[in-house]
Amino acid sequence: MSLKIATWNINGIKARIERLQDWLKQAEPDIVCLQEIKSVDENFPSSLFEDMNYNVAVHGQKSFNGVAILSKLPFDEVLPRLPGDEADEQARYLEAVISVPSGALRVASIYLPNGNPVDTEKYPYKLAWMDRLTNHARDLLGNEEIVVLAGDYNVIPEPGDVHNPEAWVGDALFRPETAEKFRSLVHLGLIDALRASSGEDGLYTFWDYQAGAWPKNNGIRIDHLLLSPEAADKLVRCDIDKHTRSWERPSDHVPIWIELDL
DNA sequence: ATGTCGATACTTTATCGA
Repeated sequence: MSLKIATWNINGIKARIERLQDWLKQAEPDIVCLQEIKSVDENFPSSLFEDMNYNVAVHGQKSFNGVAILSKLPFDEVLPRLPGDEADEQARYLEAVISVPSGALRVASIYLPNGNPVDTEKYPYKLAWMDRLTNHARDLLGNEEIVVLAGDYNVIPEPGDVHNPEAWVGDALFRPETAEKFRSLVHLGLIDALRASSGEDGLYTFWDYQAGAWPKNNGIRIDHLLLSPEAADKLVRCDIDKHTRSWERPSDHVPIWIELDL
């Protein structure tokens, strides 16, 4: 069984309903992790996606953040919130377990904190959130399952993942401490799906709305699918749906997806 | 040189977050 699993920060479900539906029809993903839905659960248009034969799991929040998962296959389990801080109210993590022929597939939709400006409480919150994610990933890897941690990590892993590195020096997405924590996560034994399929530089998933970033290809790679070894063994392909950035009223992010042979 | 977008509220413009 071949499964296509995608992640896309849509920057507001209300503003992106039509774009998302168009892309679903065109790309036909089996599982989609969405970030920045910027909607409470009750206002998420689940029925539109149910009509397209998706099961829908939502962990929303008013105005900001919010994550969701759409899946053609039913959910065995749905787990909102990243463990490690009961006081954290921000809707940035949703995990689902789905039965596949080779066993259980665990998929997470991640919206890692941006962390800017770095001289505010936002940056330590980001770093602490990354520590929590690393701790949780360590637990998951111990179960030797097929795990896909997909989402907007707000992390530029390497200088080759940014068009103009000088412009990002000091930014929360590119600070050495940020890259170091991302490496600690990956070094638990996760595989960056895009890097497993291409060593090419200049593959981006985000272009800012400002200053003509898209026509200048002034992009960054911050949306990632990190795979457990059991998932990486099944990896067939990883690609970026860059064309969606040139659509009318686009998200500033584009979908990135993998195909797994399960 | 500048350049944007989406959601919200004591709304028709300002503010915040990205």
